[in-house]
Amino acid sequence: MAKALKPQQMRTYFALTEAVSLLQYAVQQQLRAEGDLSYVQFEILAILVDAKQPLTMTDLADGVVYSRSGLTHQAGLLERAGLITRRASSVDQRETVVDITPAGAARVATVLPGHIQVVRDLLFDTLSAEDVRSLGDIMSRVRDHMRSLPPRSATPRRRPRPK
Amino acid sequence: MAKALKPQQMRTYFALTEAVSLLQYAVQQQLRAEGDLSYVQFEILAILVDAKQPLTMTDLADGVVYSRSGLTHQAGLLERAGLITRRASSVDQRETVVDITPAGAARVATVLPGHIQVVRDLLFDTLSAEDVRSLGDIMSRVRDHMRSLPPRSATPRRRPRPK
DNA sequence: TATTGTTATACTCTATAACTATA
DNA sequence: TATAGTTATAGAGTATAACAATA
Repeated sequence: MAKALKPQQMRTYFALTEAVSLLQYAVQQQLRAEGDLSYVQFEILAILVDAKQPLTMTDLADGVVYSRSGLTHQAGLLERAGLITRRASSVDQRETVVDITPAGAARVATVLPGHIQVVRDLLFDTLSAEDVRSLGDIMSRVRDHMRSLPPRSATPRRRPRPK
Repeated sequence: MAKALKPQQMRTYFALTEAVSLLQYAVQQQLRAEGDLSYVQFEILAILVDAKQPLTMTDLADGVVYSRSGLTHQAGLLERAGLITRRASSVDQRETVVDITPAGAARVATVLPGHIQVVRDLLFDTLSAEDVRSLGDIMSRVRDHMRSLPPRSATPRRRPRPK
């Protein structure tokens, strides 16, 4: 159980987290400025557009790391803004079926070009095709590894509290 | 001005953002569970430990992407918790000099092993030395590029509003 | 006047727990 | 009993604007 990361690992960890933080910050600014959307709200809309069909709240929660109540809250905001609709499922009355409205799809279409522009300017402008492939390979592997580990809810990291 | 990203770019962008989100989430859980610290609070303490000397609020704000008032708020929390001290600078009375306390250093020491463990388990476990080097090179380049672009505060992304 | 930092305030995000309704 | 989702509530984070003090 080594106590430190190797210098190369430190360098990589810091570069990764700082670069992604800056990217996230820029993307959030753009989404708010051009579409009055938080990133989570954009994600919800984008998932619905991508699915090309209505989804249940549970489906959506799987795509966004989120508590159910948080998702309910965001869905409420989006519904009030006229960007999605919610209705009870006809097959299982417990489920809520969420669909995107034309206004919701239009909102995504409004912000998407700017979103892409930010990602291109900040992330891809300095990367070669080989870099893109390599980065994609590495991060896909990391993502799959992380997904395979804990069921996301349990934080089994037990400890008697430091004091 | 192309309107879409290439499939390879999409794949890379999604893998990058999702993997880092999962990593950030896990790190935040660990810091809260083992040290009752938010990530920003941990960053502030870690910067002070690393600096090995007191820093001004402005110095700290440069290390953390943050509004001054947000930093003041967090510094107030850390001060109340006895993890840092604040006093007026003797050379320039406008400046506030922030120093870490023994308790603050101890708190960092408490959470650091778990932090490192999370990063190792989630990020580095699946990466070869070559992957680490490659990822570090790429993200360092991206980070430097992003830093060189906007002065961080101005969001010069002007537009006549979509509607 | 410009700079450093704080205060007051308000809003958003997020989660926990209790709850309803359906299966 | 278990599952899907909502509601109520509360706490944490963040930012803007006004402010005070110093340079």
